[in-house]
Amino acid sequence: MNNLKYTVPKATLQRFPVYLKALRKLDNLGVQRIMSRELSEFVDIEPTTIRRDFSFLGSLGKQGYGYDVSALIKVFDQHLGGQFEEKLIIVGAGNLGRALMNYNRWNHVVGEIVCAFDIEANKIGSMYEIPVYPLSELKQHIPEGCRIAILTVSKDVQETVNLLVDAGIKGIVDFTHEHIQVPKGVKVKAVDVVSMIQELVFETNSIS
Amino acid sequence: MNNLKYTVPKATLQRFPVYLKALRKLDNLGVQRIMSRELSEFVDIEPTTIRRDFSFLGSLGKQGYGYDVSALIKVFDQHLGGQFEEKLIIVGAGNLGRALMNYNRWNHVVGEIVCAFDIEANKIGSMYEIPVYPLSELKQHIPEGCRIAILTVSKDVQETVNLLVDAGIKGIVDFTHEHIQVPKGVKVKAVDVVSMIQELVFETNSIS
DNA sequence: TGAAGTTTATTAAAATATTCACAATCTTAA
DNA sequence: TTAAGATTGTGAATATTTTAATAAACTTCA
Repeated sequence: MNNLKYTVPKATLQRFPVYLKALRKLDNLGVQRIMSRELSEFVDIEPTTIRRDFSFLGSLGKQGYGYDVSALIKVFDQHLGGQFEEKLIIVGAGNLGRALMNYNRWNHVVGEIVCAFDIEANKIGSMYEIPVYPLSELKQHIPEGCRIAILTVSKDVQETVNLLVDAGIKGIVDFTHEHIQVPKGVKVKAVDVVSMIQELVFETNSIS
Repeated sequence: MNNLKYTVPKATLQRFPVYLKALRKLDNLGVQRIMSRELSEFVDIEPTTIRRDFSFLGSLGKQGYGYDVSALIKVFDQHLGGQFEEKLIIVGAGNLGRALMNYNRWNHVVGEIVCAFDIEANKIGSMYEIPVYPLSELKQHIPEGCRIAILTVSKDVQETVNLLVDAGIKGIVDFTHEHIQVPKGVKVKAVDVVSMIQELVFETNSIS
């Protein structure tokens, strides 16, 4: 696996999860085959863009027929890490961290949340069956092979990031409000509701 | 305001919130002026890209000097809707919805969360000083001029979206796990942790 | 079985986005 | 006040991404 013919464009990479999500929904609805034109209306991406995107993962469709939904899902799962069973950690066991622990769709999608960390002593313990350790014991408790952390702390953000990078984390899903810096080789995906609203406001304004 | 010289490229639009966030941090650190080269290291975007991006909002810098941080922040605030005092609503008062209500950075950044809605009767009431109404009373209680909704429901997702669109919502920050469909003219920003992790996994794999 | 009708995969063209390179213009320090 | 030094803003060049166009190949129904 992971022997992609050529490098996949960044733009395409960002659309893969959108496709996967849509395909899962279609699968649930009982749809067994789909054509790029149909899928296009569903995800609001041009059919030709969809076909090109898919082509980076191989020749997944059949002429005159379309794509087999469940086969597509399998391929995407494979390439998007579905089989990797990523070991994830949550850093910050506040409101948001707890809400995320309570998400029940983690397993068998990308992996599982193994444990969480927090500075504040009164949050240490176990929540929703996920153990919460003191941040000071990060290196002791971080799961073997753990590469991705979900960051929901609200204080000492950059310091915490440094600790994570030090512990070998390669990807951070960043829920903080602050701007964080990481060395080359570490990826950050910022989840900032405020920023998203700003984008929405700006786009809405630009249109009218 | 909002009389931009030309249309701002989509790619640039997505970077604006990144700049604003970084500039706020710099401002807090007491930095009063900054050059594109310095800012570049901070946000990991090429200096020339930064300058071009800024140029869409006007001639904000001075040759041989750089940019005035607080002046920049003002301009961005203006264009990113900081002055609009958006009226926001949260739809879905579950774990995540509550966590978002508890965020304390809303005010004077893009606007305020005026109220929330939920289907389940036992969640109706008031949380963190934000009133929660039954979804059936959406049209009664939706604030005047409200354009943006934050969606955190876990059931009947598409049905809820339809209600929102019907009520005049133009932008949705989507925290659900499902794929949603909206008519042209309505924008969706999906916040999907699972998708983000998938992107991270994929990127990390692509590199090695 | 074969011909008509579809739809993919892909080459080529168009549109977007990024980066280069440098003139214009500001700062700063003597 | 002026000259040296620095950095912006922007045409031009490059790179990337999207879209158009179509040949190849599959399905389906008579």
